[in-house]
Amino acid sequence: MDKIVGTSLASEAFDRVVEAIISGEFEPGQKISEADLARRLGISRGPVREALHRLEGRLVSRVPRIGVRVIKFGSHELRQLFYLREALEGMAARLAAEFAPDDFVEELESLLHRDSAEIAQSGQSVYRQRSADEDFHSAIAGASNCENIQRILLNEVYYQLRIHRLRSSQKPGRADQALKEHFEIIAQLKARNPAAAEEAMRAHVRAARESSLADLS
Amino acid sequence: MDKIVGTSLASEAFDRVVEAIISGEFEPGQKISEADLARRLGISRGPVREALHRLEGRLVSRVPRIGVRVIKFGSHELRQLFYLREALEGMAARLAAEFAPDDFVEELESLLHRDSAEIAQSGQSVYRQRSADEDFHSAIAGASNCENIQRILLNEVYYQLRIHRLRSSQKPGRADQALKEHFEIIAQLKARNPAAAEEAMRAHVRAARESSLADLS
DNA sequence: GCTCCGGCAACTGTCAACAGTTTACCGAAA
DNA sequence: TTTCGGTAAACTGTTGACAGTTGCCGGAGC
Repeated sequence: MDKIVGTSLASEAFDRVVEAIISGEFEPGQKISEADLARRLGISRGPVREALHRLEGRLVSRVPRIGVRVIKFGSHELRQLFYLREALEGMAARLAAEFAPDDFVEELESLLHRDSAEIAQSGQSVYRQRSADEDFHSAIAGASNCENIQRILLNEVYYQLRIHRLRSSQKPGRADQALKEHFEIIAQLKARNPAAAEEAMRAHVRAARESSLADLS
Repeated sequence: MDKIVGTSLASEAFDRVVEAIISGEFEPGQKISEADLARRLGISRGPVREALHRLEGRLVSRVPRIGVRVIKFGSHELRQLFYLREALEGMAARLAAEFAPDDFVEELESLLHRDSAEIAQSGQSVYRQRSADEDFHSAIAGASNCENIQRILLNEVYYQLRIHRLRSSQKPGRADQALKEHFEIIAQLKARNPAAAEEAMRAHVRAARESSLADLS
């Protein structure tokens, strides 16, 4: 049985602020006041302060004696984020190909086939980011069995990525291509070829980078 | 001119705790009490609490309602840390080969030559970790011009690495080999060959990993 | 002798208040 | 009209106190 864990006001505040930033309620560059946020959430400044500290370097930047601001997310930051993704997800794919149990890989493949069918029949060309694409990458991060990499991807990279995704539309046709690349990654995972799996993932991230940067400009 | 920045009690407490953990004053697995630490530092619990939160996932692990413990660092954690290093430092080397200015690379090379001479004449075989090896890797992280990667390496990876280094001696002969590998990396940086620079760095990290794991057991 | 339960001490999570600094506004002088 | 200076409000950094929970220790019961 799973223990009920860690529901503190600070965690609650953390989740609420993340949601507010990702959803766009807090705009990039906007200053967040501890006191104001505490009043709005109906709690004291202590937990709010803690939540904002946990977001430092992830979704907000902090200047001593001034306060915290929602990070701005231009092409420069986006490019750096994709470099980080390429390195981490590439390694995650390599480790997954090497160590992930067979049933994990098979489940991932069936999940991908289901998404594929769903996209084909609904005719939507955007490969719903929230569920499909992100789940795929999260699953591989989990399959890497490397807590460090998993933590950074889930708690830092994907948060920042969602800020960008909310604010930019995807190039038509990218969805189909992304799906193909996902299948290529799966193929290399099944083949238990670590080097090829890593390279497939890195190529996929690079393609996504170029597509995103093109969308931005 | 650089502004005098961020001397808060929390930052001070953060540095002190990091030093205490890295130096071995706080042993792995040991519980750290907020109140006790605050008393010892002569400050209130607020800044201490903030400092411990910033260390979460880096040098301490935290359990709700229980407290924080210094992370334990076995072969499993060490292996994962080196996977992360391989991914991040490999990418950092790639970016450095691609974008770092020429004088930066040249300065790095002269620094390496100086270290080399120093080691040769002093006859010490351990390549003083604190200054030489770490500086080299930090410099490449800086040369990557990628704030994300730089931040993770400096604030997370190298901290954890120092915990391990303090507690294990280095295999004899590893120092010379490491120095050779460093020169190989520099050579690829000068040649402006991103792929080769990345691979050289990754090979270097892999070699360090095997050496460290051998030392541990 | 071993197990289980109750009370106590210590600790974490949270709150409200204080002190020093930054920011914004407003009026006066050039 | 613009710029400079001063004052006041707001905010961050810090502190001490309070409440609920956890873990430990000793004693009672089997």
